[in-house]
Amino acid sequence: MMARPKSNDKRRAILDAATRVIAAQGLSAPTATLAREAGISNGSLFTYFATKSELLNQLYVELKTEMAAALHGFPAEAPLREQVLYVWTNWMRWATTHPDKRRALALLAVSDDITPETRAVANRLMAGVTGLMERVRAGGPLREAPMPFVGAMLTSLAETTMDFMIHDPPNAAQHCAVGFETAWRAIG
Amino acid sequence: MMARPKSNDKRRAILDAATRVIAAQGLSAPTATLAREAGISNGSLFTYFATKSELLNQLYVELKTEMAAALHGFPAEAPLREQVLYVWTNWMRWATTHPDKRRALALLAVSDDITPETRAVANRLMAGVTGLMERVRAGGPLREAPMPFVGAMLTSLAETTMDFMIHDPPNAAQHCAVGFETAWRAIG
Amino acid sequence: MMARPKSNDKRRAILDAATRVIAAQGLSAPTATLAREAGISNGSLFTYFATKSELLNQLYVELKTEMAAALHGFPAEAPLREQVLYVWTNWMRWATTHPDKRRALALLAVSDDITPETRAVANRLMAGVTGLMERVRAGGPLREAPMPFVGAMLTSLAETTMDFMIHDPPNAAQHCAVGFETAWRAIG
Amino acid sequence: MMARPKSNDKRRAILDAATRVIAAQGLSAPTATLAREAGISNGSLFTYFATKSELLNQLYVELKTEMAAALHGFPAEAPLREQVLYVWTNWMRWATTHPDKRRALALLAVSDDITPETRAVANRLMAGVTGLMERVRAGGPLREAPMPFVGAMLTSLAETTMDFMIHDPPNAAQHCAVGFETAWRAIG
DNA sequence: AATGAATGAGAATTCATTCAT
DNA sequence: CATGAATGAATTCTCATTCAT
Repeated sequence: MMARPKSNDKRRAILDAATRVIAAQGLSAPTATLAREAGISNGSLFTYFATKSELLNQLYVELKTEMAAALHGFPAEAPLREQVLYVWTNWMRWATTHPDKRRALALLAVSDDITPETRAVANRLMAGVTGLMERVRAGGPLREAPMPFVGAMLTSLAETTMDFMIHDPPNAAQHCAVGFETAWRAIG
Repeated sequence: MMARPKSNDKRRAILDAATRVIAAQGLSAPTATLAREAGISNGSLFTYFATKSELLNQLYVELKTEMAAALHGFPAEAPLREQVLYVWTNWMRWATTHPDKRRALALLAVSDDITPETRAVANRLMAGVTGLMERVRAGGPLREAPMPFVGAMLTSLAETTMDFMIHDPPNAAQHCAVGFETAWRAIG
Repeated sequence: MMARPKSNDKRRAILDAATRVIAAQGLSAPTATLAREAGISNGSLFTYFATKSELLNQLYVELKTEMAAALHGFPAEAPLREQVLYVWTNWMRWATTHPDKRRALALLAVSDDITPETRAVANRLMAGVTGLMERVRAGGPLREAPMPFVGAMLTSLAETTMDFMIHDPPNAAQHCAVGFETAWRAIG
Repeated sequence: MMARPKSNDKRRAILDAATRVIAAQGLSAPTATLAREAGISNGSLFTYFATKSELLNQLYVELKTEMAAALHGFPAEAPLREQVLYVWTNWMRWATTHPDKRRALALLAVSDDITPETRAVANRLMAGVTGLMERVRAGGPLREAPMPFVGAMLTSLAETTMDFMIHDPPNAAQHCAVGFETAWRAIG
């Protein structure tokens, strides 16, 4: 009758468990482990996600959604640099506050299991930020470059900065600031 | 008394096959597939590499060695910018000329199978370039930042640029140039 | 909520199959053969026994338990010789009635897969008989010898007698009786 | 041209290595290990023994031959008890002096690889002792029992005694003596 | 729906034996 | 003959997915 089974709680539990387990063990973690960690039976997992691959795709979207949410709400009136700084800071905060989610997301991003459709959906989630980036690009040195290129360059600098913040917490604030300045020089 | 000496050709064949297969199917490609692709039997693979993990570690070093070789030979007298441009260009050329190697290397770089020892060895291969980067950093805006951070930022921009070059060959030259300018602004 | 409960029948089927197959082919019999013989799939065997080694250990305990059960119930009031004769006779009867179990048990007893813990458990099963042996020893020529030595000597005579009974059924009763007299002379 | 290849030294080296390795690792020790331990190449092993099974069979005969040699030379004039004691003592000495050989022999004795033909050959080696045993039997309580039965009973007591001597060296002499008295009571 | 046992197609290795050198 | 690489069948164990309860 219903495509979506009843308990959304369980769906969440599975996705949360998957985030934790994948962060710790990688994408090859057995579905049985995910189920156990979620407190359900291994069979039940497949009433919520038809295949492991589908679970991964949905998790990718969920995590990206959450991450995107953390970036939005930037002050549209402020100078561009302020806006980007706001996004950058929130991004870094989200990543360092949720290192498991960050790691799972990074693993998923390079997985062959993630379909092009899923990637398209995920990208759309960043639309708001993409709009901001668009404005940044238009007024900066990369105004001739294609938008995806600019976005990817920024993202790669952000990811790298996150890694340093996560692995070197004492200097996290420092890394965050330097990372931003670097990124701003690159594309701002 | 040498019987059939352990053929270097065969070792190469395995590593080459692994590069291809891993680029296409990922690190979880069965050893049997690697063997078949290398034109040897199942069991023979293990006379050349005791475990799959060892094969991956050696492949990582091989690929990194090759990549590093492609970057070196930059003109030590020229202005720093020239030197970096030289490295950048060669790097991009190597990556776009050998997309399989590039992809395999990228997958290996994030694999849990690669040991810290192997990573240390691989890093030492880049010593020459690291020296150049050191000089760049010292004279640029990142002079206060730790060297690994600067290296990682540059690398991430390079990787991103490569991806665009590989997936959009018509504009490869363009991407290459824009990527370099962006990187130079960021850290030069 | 019990789904398919882990069937005790199936566990038994595996152990029985293992007994038969091991008696016929030795301890190196493939797990796949045990599974086939038990009428289950390859993989199912491992839901009942995590490893082949664990299966062997449990089988050892099962067989020893059964054997020990066959020995007990000797008449505590009767003269020692009567009691021992009772044990001896039951022992021989069990062995000749279940030659597969006997052979499997003999193979397991000398296997490196059987852990010290398992051996300890198995020995405890013979406690009642050991008590009897203790009384026999105390009143006989071996009263100065350590108990394990006496037990081992008796066991070895019993094992030998069994072999003859099994391989020469027509004279089994004869072997049984002569074996007992010999053993009683040795330690009674 | 020649059934037997040249170097008897190598044959010996292989058999000696096999004794050591099998004592330590069991009969499933790889032929490659035996070869390495013997200081030859794995391929060479098969010019001396066509199959692993043949190697095991020959080793069994060799060890049994050596053991039999250690038992012989008993004083034919002395009283039977003296003669048996002589045999028993030499047997124990050989076993405790060469625990590897003893263990390898014990493992081989229960192996399925040993053919009936080999067993027949091995038994013939004990002919001298068997003759002595025959005389013992004829004058003792087992005069009605078949000779193989008597021999097996004695052997089992001897094996058990050896085990205790080997695993409890401080009391080896004690075990040896008690074992003999027990055996003599049983069959003398 | 939920459960967890059942399934069976792999996966990485191992190893006796063969064969090119 | 010696060598040791080559072979490929065999082995234990894993895991996504299905299905009986």
